[in-house]
Amino acid sequence: MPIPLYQAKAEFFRMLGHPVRIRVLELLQDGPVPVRDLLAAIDVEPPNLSQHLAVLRRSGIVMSAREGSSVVYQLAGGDVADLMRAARRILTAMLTDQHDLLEELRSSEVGTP
Amino acid sequence: MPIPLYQAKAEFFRMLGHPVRIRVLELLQDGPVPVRDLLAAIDVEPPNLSQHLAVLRRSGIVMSAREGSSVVYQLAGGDVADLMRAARRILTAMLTDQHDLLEELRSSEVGTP
DNA sequence: TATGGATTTGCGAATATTCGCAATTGCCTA
DNA sequence: TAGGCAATTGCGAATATTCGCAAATCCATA
Repeated sequence: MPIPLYQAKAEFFRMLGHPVRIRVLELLQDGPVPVRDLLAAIDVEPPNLSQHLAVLRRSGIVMSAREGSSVVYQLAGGDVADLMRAARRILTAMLTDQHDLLEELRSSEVGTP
Repeated sequence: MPIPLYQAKAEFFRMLGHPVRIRVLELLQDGPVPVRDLLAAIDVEPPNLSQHLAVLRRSGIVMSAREGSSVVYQLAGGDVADLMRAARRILTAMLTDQHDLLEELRSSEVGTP
């Protein structure tokens, strides 16, 4: 009785659905990064980052390893960059489609109807 | 003052983070589908499906059009199939990495520690 | 214009996420 | 071994999602 695939997919995407977690994955893209550096880059309190890292760890998309007094995170496998590219393509297409609406919204901002 | 990209990405992934919405997107992959058929395929109450469709609509990933007495949904643009493929690749890699742990879990199920 | 099927909307309850603060753990070094 | 920095964990409050039910809309057609 395996978990339905669409449910696994949904959990996977939900795991990605937070700005801090996105930034972490992007930062890990070029190789392992210590927590200290993530903290310096992301503007989030240590406990909060730690919780987001735990979410990523539990999902299996990242691994952590102790190195001396600090902890280093890295992507666990799979090509996250590919996923981000695909997402970027769709986002771009969506924003393009909405471009006209966006213009309209922007121009109506002045008058406050 | 545009919305930070990582926030847009996070919202995008969160929008994908529900089994019903995943199934809808998969069903729309081969072309427009009327709500009636989505309802027949997904095992969800009409109001609930409608709310999920509204989420997809608001995000801009799908479009709806009235056709006589029924409503037809379709992908708004971008290559959703690509995204799903990328997600599948990563999921597969993740599950492979976790395979050993999975085995361990399964074998420990009997004893109930 | 009245009836009916298809879809959506409004809203309240149940559930899940997120975040900050305090406390804890792990490791290095004086 | 005591003290300190790094990272994690526990927990409660604030917030956001999800879902079912009742009510409203929109069309077609009698």
